[in-house]
Amino acid sequence: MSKRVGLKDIAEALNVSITTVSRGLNNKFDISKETRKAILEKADELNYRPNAYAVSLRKNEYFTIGVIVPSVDHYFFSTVLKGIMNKAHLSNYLVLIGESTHDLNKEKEVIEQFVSHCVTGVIISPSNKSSYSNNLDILVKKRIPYIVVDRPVKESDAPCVKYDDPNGAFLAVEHLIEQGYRKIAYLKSYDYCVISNARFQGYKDALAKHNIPFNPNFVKTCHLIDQENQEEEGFFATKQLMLAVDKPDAIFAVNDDLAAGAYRLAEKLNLNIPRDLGVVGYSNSQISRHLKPQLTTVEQPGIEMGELAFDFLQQSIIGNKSKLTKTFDARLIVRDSSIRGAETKYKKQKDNKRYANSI
Amino acid sequence: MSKRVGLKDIAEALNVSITTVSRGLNNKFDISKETRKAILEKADELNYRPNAYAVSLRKNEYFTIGVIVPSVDHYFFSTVLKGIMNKAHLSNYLVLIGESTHDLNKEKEVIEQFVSHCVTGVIISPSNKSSYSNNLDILVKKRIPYIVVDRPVKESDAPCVKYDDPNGAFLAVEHLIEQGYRKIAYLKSYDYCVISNARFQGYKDALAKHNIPFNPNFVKTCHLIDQENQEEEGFFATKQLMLAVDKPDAIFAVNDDLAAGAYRLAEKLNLNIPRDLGVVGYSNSQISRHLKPQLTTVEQPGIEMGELAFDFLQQSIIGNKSKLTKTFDARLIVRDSSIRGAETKYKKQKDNKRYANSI
DNA sequence: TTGAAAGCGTTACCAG
DNA sequence: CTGGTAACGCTTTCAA
Repeated sequence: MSKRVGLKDIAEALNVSITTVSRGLNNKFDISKETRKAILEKADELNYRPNAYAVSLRKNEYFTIGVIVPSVDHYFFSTVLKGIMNKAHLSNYLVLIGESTHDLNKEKEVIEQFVSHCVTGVIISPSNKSSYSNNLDILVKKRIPYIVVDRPVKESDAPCVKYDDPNGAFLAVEHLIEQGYRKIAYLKSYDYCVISNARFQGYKDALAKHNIPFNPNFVKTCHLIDQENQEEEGFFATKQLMLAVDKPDAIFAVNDDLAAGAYRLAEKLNLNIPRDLGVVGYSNSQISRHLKPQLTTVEQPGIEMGELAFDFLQQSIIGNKSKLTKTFDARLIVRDSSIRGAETKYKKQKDNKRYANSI
Repeated sequence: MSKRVGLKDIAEALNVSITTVSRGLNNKFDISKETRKAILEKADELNYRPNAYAVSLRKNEYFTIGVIVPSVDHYFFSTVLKGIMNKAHLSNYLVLIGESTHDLNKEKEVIEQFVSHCVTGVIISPSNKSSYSNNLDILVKKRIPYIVVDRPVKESDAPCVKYDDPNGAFLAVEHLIEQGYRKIAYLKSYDYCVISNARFQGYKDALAKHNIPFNPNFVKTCHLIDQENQEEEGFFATKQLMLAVDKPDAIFAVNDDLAAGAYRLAEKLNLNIPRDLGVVGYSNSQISRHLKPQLTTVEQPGIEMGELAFDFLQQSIIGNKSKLTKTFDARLIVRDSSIRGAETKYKKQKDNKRYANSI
């Protein structure tokens, strides 16, 4: 294995000092045209690349940021990451990526690794369970700037790029109510899931505003282990709901994949969406446009959120002390899965006695 | 900004030498229980974290790998990245991520940054255009191990985790032929796209095997700029095809998103899939299962490919000289969009004179 | 215009 | 068991 070529190698080849080589490479003024040219040529010939570790160590300047997401192949997070990459590349930052997989210990490990690697800042979309952890304190103690994306953490006033989750849910549920649905079920995630709870709040608020009593039987917990199982979880949760005596007439799911499960169940039971069952998802993921009927869902502008998170981080790095917090306004994307009146378009059966009177 | 705490700070606080502190922290044997304990406690108290830059520089051991993909929010690549993350975390490697966005210059920049950052190895899914570049030579010259994922690069014999793309296309097209389709169109990407060309080859091979003359009018180039525009491109390409005098009776698309565009066009023209138009996509992305009818597609096991790529990289890093190359067997996932006979299930109209006789 | 030397935070070697 | 010293590759300061 050939050793890395360093300043020394160039210096020796040219019979000049290391200092001179460094100067030549860094475009300093106090150097003659010829030596500079010779140095540049030799560096090129030897395929010299500066050792960023040595440079950073010496200059005490580090140009790496760390990004932590629960899962890189999750649609929304991959989108946030994309936004971060866009900006990071422009600013010449390198991006270290870590997955927490919703595991607090792993999240902690990653943070510690990042700290060791002298990241200039961190952008983190905390694990679902993070509100019960102090993982971020590590960064606080080290005075490493960080921006939280998507998930509010405790009552913390950390710089944060959020989405108005409760309101997103509120808009979704109110929309269902306006469409005439009255028995709206909520497909949630684990109890400790901050996101799920925030949306639950919006769900309840919308019911309350319209004087619809909250029915705990209409709330089902889904076990969101990985990307693959979500649809199935949605399927089974909806199944339980629809086989009960008191059935809901609409489903509000904490994400689109769960909603897709509801579609599958509806198909199986010959329920027409949106006539027999209104469905609204969350995230505006790729599949939402491709489901039939197209799924009404809450938009989450991941790329923009990622880009803003990076901007905030940069602000924080350069010492901007103002409150770096932004909450993106919730926006409901109304499509056909929740529009009563759109039903005929997708009707497969003339009628279905069992569910026809569900309003 | 408080300075980073280092060995020196601990040493001073405890009135021992830096050497001793280093020993204590690193679990060396030649140190007394008490000093060790004191050191550990003080380190904890001061919130000490080793500076990985200094450690690496000194030990000349680097524990970072670089990953380069065209786009992090592209379904397949995010999935490859996931596989890499799985393994990297287990091996305690840090992962630097870079996007080429199919831009050779950007790809080169990223590679150079990675080299500067002393990555131990690189996993790269080259840009579409990479077969015309020498970007990988940078790594070769630096003797940095790398693994190419997904896209074969030139005639290069670089370690590689591939997918049998031509055969995937071959299976797809042969399947269509077996289902009775004869006028099969191909929705391709740019001419320089290695992937698109590999699939094109499989397409032509399948036609040849079954003595179906190749019709260049059935080949449409789509401009795949970003995630968003793909469906639209597929829509317009299919539109051109279906408005021509000599219409195809099936579409084989280079990816699922393009295929989704074909669905939209079919819906608009009231074409029944699969009866009037068979459709096969590529990638088995999330949407493929959710399209109606479900889309027949070619599987691409991104996670497994990513995991294997990391394993290969590790082999390469420890100096394993054997040929680290694996081509995943192509597998066609047959669903309803290409099964003649399944059509009634999704039929919306009794008949459609214009296209009914398209077989 | 050039070079010698110090030092970034750490570990390895050798001496005590 | 402990500590001094050199070195990793580079930049910076100071002196020539």
